[in-house]
Amino acid sequence: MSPQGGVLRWPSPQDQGDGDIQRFCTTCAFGRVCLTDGYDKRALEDLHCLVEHTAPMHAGEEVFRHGEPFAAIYAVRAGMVKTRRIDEQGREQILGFFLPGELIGLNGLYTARYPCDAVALDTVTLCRFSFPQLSVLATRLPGIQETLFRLMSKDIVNAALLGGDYSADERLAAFLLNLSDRFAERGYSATRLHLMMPRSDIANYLRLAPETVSRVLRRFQDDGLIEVDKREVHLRSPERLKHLARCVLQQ
Amino acid sequence: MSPQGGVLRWPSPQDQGDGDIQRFCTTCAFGRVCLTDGYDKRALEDLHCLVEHTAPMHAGEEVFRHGEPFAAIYAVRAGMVKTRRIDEQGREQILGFFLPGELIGLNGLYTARYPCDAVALDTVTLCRFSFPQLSVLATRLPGIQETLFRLMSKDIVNAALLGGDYSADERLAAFLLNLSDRFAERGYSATRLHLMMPRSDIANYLRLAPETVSRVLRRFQDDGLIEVDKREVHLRSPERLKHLARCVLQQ
DNA sequence: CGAGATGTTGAGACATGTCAAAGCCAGTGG
DNA sequence: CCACTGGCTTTGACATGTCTCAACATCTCG
Repeated sequence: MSPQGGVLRWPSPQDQGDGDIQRFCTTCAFGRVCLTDGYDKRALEDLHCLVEHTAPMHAGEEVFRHGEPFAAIYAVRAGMVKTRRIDEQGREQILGFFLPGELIGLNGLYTARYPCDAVALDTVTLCRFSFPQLSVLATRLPGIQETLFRLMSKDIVNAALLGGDYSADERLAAFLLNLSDRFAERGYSATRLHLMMPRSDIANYLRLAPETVSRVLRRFQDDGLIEVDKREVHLRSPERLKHLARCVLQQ
Repeated sequence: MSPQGGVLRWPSPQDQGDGDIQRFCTTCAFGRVCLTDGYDKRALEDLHCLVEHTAPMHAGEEVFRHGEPFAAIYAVRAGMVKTRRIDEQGREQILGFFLPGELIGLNGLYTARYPCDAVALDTVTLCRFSFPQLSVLATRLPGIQETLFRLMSKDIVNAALLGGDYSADERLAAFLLNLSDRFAERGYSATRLHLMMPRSDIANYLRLAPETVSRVLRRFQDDGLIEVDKREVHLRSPERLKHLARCVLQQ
């Protein structure tokens, strides 16, 4: 999973050729499609042509909005994105946070409209994949089809996890460990996390009150599990956190 | 959506040719693939050959178990199936109930193992689709690929709904209306529901205590929203139920 | 009829939410 | 540099929805 030189990667018209982009593609959800040999070269080129790099978006800007026709899925290249649903009474419900390499928008397929908003949490750049083109390509390139199937399957499993009925402690421990794993996969520290989002977003995502998140973090700190400074969290005892979260994480 | 004579349907070695099977295929999640013209006839025949009808299973028997290698997805033909996860502490978490025509097992793709058990709630028969064969076929028959994409996308959206933080009233109202819709699609009454599952399963699915389900049903009855007799529920005021559930159902 | 599920009801406990106030920090403008 | 503003976070006191526990009612089926 670590960045390696010399492997195949996604070129694109805007590609500056710097190492940063190369590292991105090796950790992207689609990366393995490109990095695997043995596929039809022409189809692969088609995939590369199909990707559009978007201009940077700033915190608060929307990648897509609830109700818009579903036209494309996006891979985060840099920054962090949250997806949210606003219900009838105007209450926000956060569905997920997405790191570089992760894919958003697949849930729009079912109704052919996006069922949620996607909002940049800081400065964000994206790869845009036109879905009609991508699905045509998927019929020619089995690796893409399989990747899409697997990613959607993963989303189903993830969504079910949050649906379980767990205590505030279990939820928060699982949240921290999940972020830790995902940061680690991307080459960041697994024990020193920077939470980009406000407490209120974490709380909302976990279906808790912001005050509860604050209190649980404090208790975790008092118990020596973590150290919190503003939005920096240091996991002092991942093992004990794992034990707390074992039911949620299912292992 | 109503059963019609004379349309294409899925034949199979075990097919007895009675009207029941014909009705099934028109409401099956995959039905539209077969009922639509214009596809490659050979591929269509392949799809038909790929389906296996399973022998009837009895209440409590397992279609697949958590941890088993993912090999196939199943469409329910008759009866009702529940899927559940057992966590580290042995607590059951019900993920869904599945009616005839609905598909189970797609969530096994991600890890190549089923992440949950599927259990028959009464006498159940199924169509089994070998997934490796199906995905090969999907590259040849775009309709199948699209259907699979859409079904998985639907599962993501559904899973997210239950994840929201809603009151017991909202959850139960949404549950009843959801069942009502799904029964209606299958030609059953939309207002007189037969709940196949015990209260404890409903409660577990909605992340409530069985006692809470019991109490809310009683209150709904006292308020004239429904009439409950054992596992028979008569929706007396679907409108008021919809109003209660509007946030969950997002419309 | 009796035994074991399943379902209902009540009383009390508890986790989490709500409300209100105060602290903290970053940025702005004087 | 300071005071001010506004967002975010923390903390405390209190309210409440849902759970837990226990008893009882009901149904199913041998």
